[in-house]
Amino acid sequence: TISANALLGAFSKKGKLTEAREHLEKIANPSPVSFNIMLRAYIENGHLHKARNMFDKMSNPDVAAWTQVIQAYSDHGELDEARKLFDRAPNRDSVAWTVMVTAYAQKGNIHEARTLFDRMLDKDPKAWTAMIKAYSRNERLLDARRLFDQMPVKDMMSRTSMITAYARKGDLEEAKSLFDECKERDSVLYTVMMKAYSQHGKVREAKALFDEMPYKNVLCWNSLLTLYVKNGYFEEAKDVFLDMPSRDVVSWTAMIKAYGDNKQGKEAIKLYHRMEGEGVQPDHVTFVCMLEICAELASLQQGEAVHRRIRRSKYRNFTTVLNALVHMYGKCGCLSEAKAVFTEIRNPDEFSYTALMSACYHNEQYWEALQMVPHMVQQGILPN
RNA sequence: CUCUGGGGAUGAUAAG
Repeated sequence: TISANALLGAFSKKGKLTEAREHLEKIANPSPVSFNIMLRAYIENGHLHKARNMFDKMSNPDVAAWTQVIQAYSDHGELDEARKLFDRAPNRDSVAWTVMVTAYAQKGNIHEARTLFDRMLDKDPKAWTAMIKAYSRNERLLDARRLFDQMPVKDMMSRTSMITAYARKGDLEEAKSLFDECKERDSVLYTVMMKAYSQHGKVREAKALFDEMPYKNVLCWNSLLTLYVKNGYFEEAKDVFLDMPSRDVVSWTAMIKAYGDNKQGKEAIKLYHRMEGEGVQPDHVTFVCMLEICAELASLQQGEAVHRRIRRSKYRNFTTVLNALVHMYGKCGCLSEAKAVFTEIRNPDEFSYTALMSACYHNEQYWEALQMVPHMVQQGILPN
C-alpha cells in the first residue's frame, strides 16, 4: 500500500487527477493515507469543491484529512469555513492549531491568532515560529521579539524568523546582532541577512555573505540574482542568470520582471517563451508579472494570450492573478472585460477593488471609480 | 528511520 500511495502521490504532483482516481480505485487495501493523498491532489490542483465532496463522503477522516481541508479553505480566503471545520473536528493536534493560527495571521487577524496560540496546549517550536512570523508580517515587531524571548527552546528556524522580522523593518543592526549570536548558520540564514543588506544598498556586503554560504541551492542563487536586480545591477543579474547551475520558476520570473522593469517588455515576453520551451511551468507570480508587462506595453494582444494560458492553468482562480487581469484589461482599454473578470473573483481584496478603480481611471470613468469606495466598504474592505 | 496535513530564506499584483 505504501508504494501504491507513493505512485498516487506522483500522479497528484503531475496534476493527473483522472489517473490518480483510477489508481486509487485499484489499490487493494487503501489506507487512510491513500485517501488523504487523493484529497490533497484535488486541493493542489485547484479543485477545492471536489476535495470537499470527497471529504464529506469519507467515513472517518483522520486529523490530517481535517487539517488539509481546513488549510485549503484558508488558502482560498474562506477563513470562516476553515474555522467552522476546525471547531467541528473531532480532534486537533499541534499541526491543526498551527494551521489555524497561520490562517488568522494571513488575514491580518492577529488577535484571534494569538488567542488560539495561547489556547494551544503543547506548543512545539513550529507553533512558536508561526506566531513570531504572524507578528512580523503584521508589523508587530516588538510583540514578535517579546514572544521570541519567551520561547523556551529556540532553534535555528525561530532565529531566522526573528531576523527576518528585523530585516523586513530595515533594522540592519539588530538583524546583524542576532545573526552574530547564532552558533549554527545554514544558507537560509545567510539569505535572510543578504536581504537585509540588499535593502540598504549594501551590495558588496551581501555578495560576501553569498560567498560564505555553506551550500548554495537554487534559492541562494535566486537571492543573489534579486540582490542585483533590486539594486539596479541589470548586467550582473543577467550574468548570474546565465551562470547559475540551475534555474527554477522563481529565477525565470525574477529575470522576466527585471527585463520589464528595464523597459524591455518585448525581451521579457521572449524570455517567458524560452522558459516554457525549457519545460519550466509558469506559476501565479509569473502570470502576474507577465500581465503587468502586457499592461505596461498596453498590448491587448499579448495580454489576451496570457489570459488564454492562465485559463489552462490551475492558477485561473487565484485572486492575485485575477486582480492583475483586471488591471491589464483596464490599462488596455477594455473596461467591460476588466469588469467581467472582476465578477469572477470569489474573494475580492483591496487590490481587486483598486485594480477595478484603476481600470475605470484608465478609461476615464472617474465617477464610476469613486463609486467603488462605498462598494468595497460595504464588503468589509477598508481603503488604505 | 523519505506514503498524506503545519513553522524560517528568493520572484509578483493598485495609485504615485
